[in-house]
Amino acid sequence: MSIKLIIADDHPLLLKGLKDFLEENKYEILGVASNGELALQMIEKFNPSVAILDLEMPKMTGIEVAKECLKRGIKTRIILLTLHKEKYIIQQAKNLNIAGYLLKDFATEDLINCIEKVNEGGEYFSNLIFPKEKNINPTTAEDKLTPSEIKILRHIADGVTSKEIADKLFIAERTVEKHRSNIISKLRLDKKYNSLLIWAKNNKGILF
Amino acid sequence: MSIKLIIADDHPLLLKGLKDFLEENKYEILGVASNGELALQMIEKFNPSVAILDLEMPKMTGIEVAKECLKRGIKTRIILLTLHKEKYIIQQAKNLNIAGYLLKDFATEDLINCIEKVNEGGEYFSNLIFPKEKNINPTTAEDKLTPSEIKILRHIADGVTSKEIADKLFIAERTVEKHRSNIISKLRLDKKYNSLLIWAKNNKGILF
DNA sequence: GTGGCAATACGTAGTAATACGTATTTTTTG
DNA sequence: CAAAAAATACGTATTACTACGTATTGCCAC
Repeated sequence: MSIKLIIADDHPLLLKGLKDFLEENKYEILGVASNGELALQMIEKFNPSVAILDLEMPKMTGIEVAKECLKRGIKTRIILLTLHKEKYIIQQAKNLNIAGYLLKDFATEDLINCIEKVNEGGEYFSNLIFPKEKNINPTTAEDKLTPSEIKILRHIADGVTSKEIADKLFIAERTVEKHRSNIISKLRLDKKYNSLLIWAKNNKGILF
Repeated sequence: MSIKLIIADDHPLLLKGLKDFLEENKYEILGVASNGELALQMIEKFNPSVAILDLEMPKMTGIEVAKECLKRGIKTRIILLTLHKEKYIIQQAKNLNIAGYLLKDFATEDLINCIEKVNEGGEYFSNLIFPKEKNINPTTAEDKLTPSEIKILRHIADGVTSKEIADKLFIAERTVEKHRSNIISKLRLDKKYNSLLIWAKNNKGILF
């Protein structure tokens, strides 16, 4: 009996490649979605074992879909595909009951291993993020970003200056700077100008 | 008689999706390469009408392949696929006899139109870069980046400070800053701190 | 109610990036 | 060879970012 899947990605050819590949490997594709909203609808309708979702999609991100599934008590196991090599995501992913995480340049064997593992109820996080030689502990509580910090980060990711953020949020510029400093410490970024901006832009899709 | 193609991309599923899609549309795929070097070998071996190359691939970039084809007098028409929405590329592309340019999130109809146009000897540049309402003139001569400017940009893209760049190149820090200022003017970047760093990082693959 | 954490805001200080210029020297092109 | 372009370097000035701190208030959980 084959594993039943929903797949979602906004890139048509990647979606096609994924669908064809999975079908060739005897998986059953119940639905193919090009945006997050459609993906959620299909997950509800078809109740697949596993959903493979791109992180950044129009209408709803992969994570937003996962969030909504959790909220509605949907049992489908979720695998996220993304460009992000970021340990911080694990914190988010675990909280949202996301079972698998693959970088978008994965090898096809990784994909198969991930689906099989996740379908059995386990978890699978790409080796490209978590090399075996490193400590795989998730981000500790003291590194957890606060709601205000995340809000500031979103603005930073939009290329807004600290002064402008302060004006928007009706707080002091110095407060924004303090938040920035705290965030840099928590994320352990390089002590370079622009580290935070680069991080924020690279991780824009997971700031929620 | 179908158009004969070579396709190259380091992403296996995208490659698969692309290959399947093209074959379904009656194109003949002579070869499928996962890196630039292999792509070049296949172009030489099979002499396709059109080669569809990802810009950023291991071993040789799509542009490096194009360069080498030009050097060897290979007549294959080249289409580049990339993430970059950057007018500056046209300057480079034209110099290298690249006939087509598509953003990686293209619609499939765009791809077909591009192949057909390019195969007839024309050029096709994605509408997503060059909206119809805007002036499509290529970068003017006065906006052309000089060799020194490009060298500086490469370092900037690596996250190196002006002072560090100056040390590496045995020039004054003030000279680096002047170059930066000139580059910002030429590229008409936003007058914001970090515009140049963001641009450099986003366009790292085309700095040559 | 109490303690811990988050949010807010300030102090002092340094520096990297950018602007708008001028000028000289070197290299390239016609 | 002469002119133009590129490379180099400096002047003056501003500001956005970051560090390393202190402190108060507000909010939340127990």
